[in-house]
Amino acid sequence: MLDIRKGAILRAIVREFVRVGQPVGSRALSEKLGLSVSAATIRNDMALLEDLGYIHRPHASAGGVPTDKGYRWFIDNWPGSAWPELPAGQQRAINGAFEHGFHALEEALDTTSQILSEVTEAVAVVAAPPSRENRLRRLELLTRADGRVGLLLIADTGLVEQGLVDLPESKTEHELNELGTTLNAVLDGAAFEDLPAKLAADAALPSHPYDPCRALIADEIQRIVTGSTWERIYRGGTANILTREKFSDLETAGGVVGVLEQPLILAALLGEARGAGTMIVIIGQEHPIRQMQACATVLASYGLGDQRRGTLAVIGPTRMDYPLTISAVNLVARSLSGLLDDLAS
Amino acid sequence: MLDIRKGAILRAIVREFVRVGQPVGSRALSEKLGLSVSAATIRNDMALLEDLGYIHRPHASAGGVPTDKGYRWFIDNWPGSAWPELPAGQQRAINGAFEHGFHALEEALDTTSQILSEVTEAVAVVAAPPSRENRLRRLELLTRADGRVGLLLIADTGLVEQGLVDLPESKTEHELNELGTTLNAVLDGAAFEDLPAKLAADAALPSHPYDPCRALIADEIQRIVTGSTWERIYRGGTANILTREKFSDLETAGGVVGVLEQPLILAALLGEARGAGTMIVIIGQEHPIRQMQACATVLASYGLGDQRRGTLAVIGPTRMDYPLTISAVNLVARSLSGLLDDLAS
DNA sequence: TTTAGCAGTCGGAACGGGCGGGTGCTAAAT
DNA sequence: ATTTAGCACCCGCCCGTTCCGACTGCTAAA
Repeated sequence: MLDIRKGAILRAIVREFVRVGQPVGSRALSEKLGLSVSAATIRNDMALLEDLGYIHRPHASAGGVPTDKGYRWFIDNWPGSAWPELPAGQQRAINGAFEHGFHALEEALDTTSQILSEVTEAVAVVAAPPSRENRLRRLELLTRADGRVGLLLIADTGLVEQGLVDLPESKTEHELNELGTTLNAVLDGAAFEDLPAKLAADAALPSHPYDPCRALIADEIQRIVTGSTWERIYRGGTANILTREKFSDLETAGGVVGVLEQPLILAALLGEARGAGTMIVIIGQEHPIRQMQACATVLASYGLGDQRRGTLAVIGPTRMDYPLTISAVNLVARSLSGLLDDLAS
Repeated sequence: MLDIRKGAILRAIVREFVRVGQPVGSRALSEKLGLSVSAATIRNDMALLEDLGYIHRPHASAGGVPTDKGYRWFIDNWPGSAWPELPAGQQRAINGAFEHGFHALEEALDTTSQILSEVTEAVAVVAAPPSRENRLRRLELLTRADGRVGLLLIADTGLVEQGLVDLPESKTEHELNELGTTLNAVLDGAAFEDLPAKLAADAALPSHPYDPCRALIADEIQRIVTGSTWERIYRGGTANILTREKFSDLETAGGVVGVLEQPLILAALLGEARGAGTMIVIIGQEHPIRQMQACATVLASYGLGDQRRGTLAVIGPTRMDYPLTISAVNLVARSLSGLLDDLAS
């Protein structure tokens, strides 16, 4: 546990370094900042902070820059019980985007990722709730000119999954409609992931003879709901990694962008936030993926109840404005939850 | 018009500079490359090429690097009538991706952009055919728990557009179904952009009294098909801009990524390729957008017939392997057209 | 018209000194 | 015992210099 003054110094170092991006020295600390002690005293404390691993010196006679551990302390020992309110401007920006009113989930998530990236000046990533947890609102069967049948699973959130079935015998539009109606009756309101089981249970009823069409359709539904290759992920502000020049070199920036491009890796990363009810902050070395160890990630989940939660993240340099970012992520997560509620009703 | 030898020299300079990224001097040209003339001769020719603006020297005593005009000549004066075949490896990669078989358009376009970016080691951008040119396969009306009505426009390519209507009077599911059936009868097979007109024409029939529900639905359809804010654009390989280190500094790379992030700008850019039946190559300064003048862009369109064409582009450094890129874009455009044909049948 | 040879030029790496910010230590002050 | 002032020192950064190598432009001969 840190001394009160040492804590104040470490906090000041973090804040100042985040602001200017330069190692901060003892003089600057004693003069410009509110610490009314002399530079020499601060030097002593800084030596200790360095021994404890909270700050690091780029070279022997340089100011201190916070280590990952330093940032970690900064966050874990935030004074007061709550994170500060988001500045009015940013708050307006976010609320404004949500008041606009969305007509589809993907539009909402896309806009969200953009607005979040603008507010935080970092990269924002938003993952939709996993498709398999969506509830079915309607199943549609479409006749096609080539004889195949288009299959649509429409969720209550507005998500639409598509499939294609090659039926052995051609059906009339009327027959298909009828089949659709019965299937809808069986499946209505079920979670996507439960659809195969429900279909199987229904097919096993003694009153139902084996129907190859339904079996094929069941197969396709199975494929759709297990095909998790396609988690929907929305990104915003990728350019911030480069233009905000907090990232120094092309090498690391490229690594980060590379990871951001791989939906699977990203999905796994975002998945971590689903269980934990609260917000997660991953700083530098704490991150399991090497390329991301130059970054800090702020993760949160949003959504309907305990299941059906999506996640969102802001990825920026370790040298980010943590309070601001955390507050922004918080607000956006709350707003998104509300929106989802509205869309699904 | 360039001398045969001067042409050969310019071509050699382009190829060599693309390969190594360093100004290429007269000695290297005469020794390593197949030109059986002495360095001095080449020097003379290079002086001329410089006067004509085909090459440029970074400083007084340096080798030559192709100017945009040089690349332009390289492409416009390609010997032989056709671009070379794509190397077998890349060809397999592309064909492999398409053999896989896609179940939905967006999956196909996403995969396409990825594979294209891998093959060309650049950024690939694929734009779906404009939504308004899609043909309606089915219109769906969905009841919702909160009384509003979900509206789905399903295109023959599998594209689904969504809307939300707030009807004044609540309808039973049965009534909605009936309304849906009549609307489908009126609108079946029409292009999205023609839907409002068709609805208006139908509503004007003397046999039809004014129906506020249909009017509201018509409004929403109008909104959907004109809301072009949401052209679907798929990107792949953004990281290549950074990692392939052909781009030197963060500044320009950031500019390019920034442009890539703005769907509207990108859509406008891609739109240019729609009219022209053939491929378009935009090199450096030729590009209207300043940030992109560090890049070269290879554009082509694909699709069904004259209308309903999507576009795709590869964006890389001006120092790109043009023959390879052009061939790859060509092949992918052909494959995509075939796929679209298949999906829409 | 092409080639060989040579002087000239320029950029980039390597080197070195001066500058300034910042430390660590010591000794005095509280 | 803790804090402060003073001072010597350290080290990265900037800037000018030099050296080296690569390539050109020119001239004269083939």
